[in-house]
Amino acid sequence: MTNLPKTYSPQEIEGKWYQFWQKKGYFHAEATSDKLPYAIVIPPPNITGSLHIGHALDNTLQDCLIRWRRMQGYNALWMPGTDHAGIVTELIMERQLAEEGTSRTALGREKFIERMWQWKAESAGYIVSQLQKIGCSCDWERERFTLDEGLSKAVRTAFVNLYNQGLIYRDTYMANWCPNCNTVLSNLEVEPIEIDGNFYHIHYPIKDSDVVLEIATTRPETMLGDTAVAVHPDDERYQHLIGKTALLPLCDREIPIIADAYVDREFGTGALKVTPAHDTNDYEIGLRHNLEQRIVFTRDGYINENAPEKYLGLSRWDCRKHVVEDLKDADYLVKIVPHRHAVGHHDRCGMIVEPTISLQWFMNVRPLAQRAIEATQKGEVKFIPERETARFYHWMENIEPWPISRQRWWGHRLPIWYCNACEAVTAAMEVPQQCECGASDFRQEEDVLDTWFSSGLWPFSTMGWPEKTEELRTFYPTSVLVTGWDILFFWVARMIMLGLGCMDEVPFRTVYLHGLVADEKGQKMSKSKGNSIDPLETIDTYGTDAFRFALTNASTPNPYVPLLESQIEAGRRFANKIWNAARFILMNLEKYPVPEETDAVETKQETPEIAWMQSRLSHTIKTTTDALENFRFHEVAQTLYAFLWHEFCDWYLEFVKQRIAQDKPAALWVAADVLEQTMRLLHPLMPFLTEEIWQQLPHGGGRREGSLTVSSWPEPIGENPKAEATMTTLMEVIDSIRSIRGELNVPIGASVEVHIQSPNTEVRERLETYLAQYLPAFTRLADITIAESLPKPHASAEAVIGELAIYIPLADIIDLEAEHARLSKRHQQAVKDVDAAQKTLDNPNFIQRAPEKVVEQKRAQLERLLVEQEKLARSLTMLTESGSENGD
RNA sequence: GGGCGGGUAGCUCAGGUGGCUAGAGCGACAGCCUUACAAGCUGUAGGUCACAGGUUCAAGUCCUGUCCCGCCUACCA
Repeated sequence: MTNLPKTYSPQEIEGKWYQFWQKKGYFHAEATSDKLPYAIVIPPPNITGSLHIGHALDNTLQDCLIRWRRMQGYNALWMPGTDHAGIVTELIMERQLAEEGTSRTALGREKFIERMWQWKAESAGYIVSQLQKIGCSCDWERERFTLDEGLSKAVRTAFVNLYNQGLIYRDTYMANWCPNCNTVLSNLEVEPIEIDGNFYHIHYPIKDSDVVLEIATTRPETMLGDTAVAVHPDDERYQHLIGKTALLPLCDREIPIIADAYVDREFGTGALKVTPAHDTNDYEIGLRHNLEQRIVFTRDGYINENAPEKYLGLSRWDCRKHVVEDLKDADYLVKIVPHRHAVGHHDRCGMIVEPTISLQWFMNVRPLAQRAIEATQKGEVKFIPERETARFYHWMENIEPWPISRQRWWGHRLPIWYCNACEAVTAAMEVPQQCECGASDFRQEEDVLDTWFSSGLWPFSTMGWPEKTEELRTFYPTSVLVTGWDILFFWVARMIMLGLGCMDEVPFRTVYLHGLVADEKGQKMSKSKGNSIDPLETIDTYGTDAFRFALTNASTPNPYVPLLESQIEAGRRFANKIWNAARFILMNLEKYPVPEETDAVETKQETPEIAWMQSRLSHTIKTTTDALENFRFHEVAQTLYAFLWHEFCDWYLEFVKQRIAQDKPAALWVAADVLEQTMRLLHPLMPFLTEEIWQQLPHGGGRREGSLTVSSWPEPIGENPKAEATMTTLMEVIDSIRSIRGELNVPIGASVEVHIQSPNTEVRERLETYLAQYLPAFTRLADITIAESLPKPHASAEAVIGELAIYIPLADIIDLEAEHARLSKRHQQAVKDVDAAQKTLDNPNFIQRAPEKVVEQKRAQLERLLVEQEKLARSLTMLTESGSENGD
């Protein structure tokens, strides 16, 4: 006796199956296999902690693709690993250290790195176990880490190659600087945030005159570093001042008034204070006019000795207060106007960045960006959704040099060596033996690389590059990259560029950029906002499969995909529904085992419900496969949900009950077969539940393979329109009878008689053959009469389906008023529909111009509607008459 | 300033190249513990598809404009 519990309990089976799959090695892909390769590299999660909702979505979708392709017979590789994640990880460690009462600097570089590795050893395993918990079928034997030996070698190789090509260089340049993290940042790491600030209008006196020039600034403290005032060359207001000298308030310095077309005459006062050392645009102006770059901030954001002594050591904000006070006191301050504007913040620590001039390593990405654009135009890479292509082009076309050095410790140290004797620079894999100057004493560059440099190599560094490995030959370029659109520039673009630069080939053929998980208000879920769903809690409550189903079901093509608790709940109910359907089938198979050595499909009799079910399954296989091919995960989930619940459970299993009652088990065997195939279709979305059920189901004469994971993807056997038409009629009749019973409140226990009239012989035959067999399961009936024409029995309820009419005599229980209301509602609808169809057909242009097929459909529709309308009208009249009779 | 996405049922969303009577889940209402499932079953209600024009035989779908919402991007100090 099958002893399955009534309720599905995910906790009891999930761990079991994951271990089973792992032990059997199903997730491992051999580079030497002669199957067609299909490869995905995981976006390596940071080692910083726990799996968040974004990972859950991203990895569920990847797992769906990998499992599906594996079942299709591909040599499917999902390459896993983790990212050292540079600055973020350091920041978290620094917080830990602070709690311990120490600090990064107190520890020193070596000790700090040691601590980081210790921590990595613990936390990387944690994130991996979480990926396993959501069912990821990664090839764990191949797990990589961006800082491990092989990948570090790849990083050094890439760096040296690019250096030798002249694409990596050192330069003194203005770049974003984080005073908190003490490092330079790329533009991407700076997040502009709108804040409420002020416009400070300040008078700059003109030397040797009574005239003052009014400038406006949002950052008055930077005036300590001003080395000019700029106006537009054609600005008539200021023509007479160009070439004159202004006296910089508070500083006792003289600065020139210059003309530069950059200045916007309309904005502010049309006069711009120029601080070449602390503003990106001013820096450019400074270069054009050969202005002094006067640095007045220290690297950690305090006033230095280049400013008047009284401000020395103040923070940027304190200095602003003092400067404004002093300007006011000295009568230079004209006014303060509130002004909302965007200020750059470091995306990792939140500190306001300070544009700063420093000596940094840069990568000239333009040539590679150009190649990336061309490769994309040639179709070597495809973006899905397509709209992302435009974003990609726009970014690539306007790309700027990438500052790749970071003044941090956790990461790949640049393979740059300085000769201690002559300061000559060498890029090399190892310490050079000897310098050209004859010395042999070198020191390595202290800086580490931007963490995205190593992630940019991920698709080939994980496969053993720079060695010419079998993996690279087989799996590169990979098939598809799956990630959120928010890291298109950070990561995807760089992988494409570096792939072209190092491998001379794009790293993947397709980029699928999914939406970001949002809450019910459309706000992106994030820990900092506190609106996030915790994947692990969710899994504990609802089960992994329910969660995965909800994620795929929510995954529409939109940039933000709201995930509601109720959707996860729906996933759980779905899992439970499937569980119980399986339970029903398994319980009945005990009484009616599938005959040994025989294919269940072959033992079937061609009853309409079996033919219908197989037709619907075929359709479902086709739709599901098509949706997966096009990354329409939402459609996959919807299709399987609707099929399994509303066609398989609601209808087919009810037919099966009837057949069992008739001692005809073929329909049951087909149910087992259909469920088996559907478990295969659903496996990519809900791997655990489907495996559990699949293992228990008979597999058509012992065709069982070791696991659903490595079974085959179902093939459609073709649809059967005739069977579908037959069943549609039957189901419509059943629906109508149920509807009448429901709306007229016919008591549950009351058996009713049904009279059906139809002029169509074929329809009558179908109904006569099958209706009696099916109906009892769906609605309680005493007797059925089917005839070509029938008088409507007295005091009966009626339903009309085209030319077919259903009468249910309800003499004792009918509520004539209710029936009248019911019929007139349907009549009104029919009139409306007839009018609309009539109007279309009355239009001669429609007949002339619309395709034949559409016109035919419309005619048929109208005909059917007219019959319905007439019948309903007649019945209404009769009802009114009999009503008055009854009223006697 | 430019660009992109969105506005469809009370809520969250589907509606590839225009063509049956615009769908789902959740929620609501009514009735059912029907022997797989009350995490269930049956029935019902609920939409001028943001607004205004246009193209078309035909528009939720295509075009133009307007209004909201969100995002990306830009050197407006």
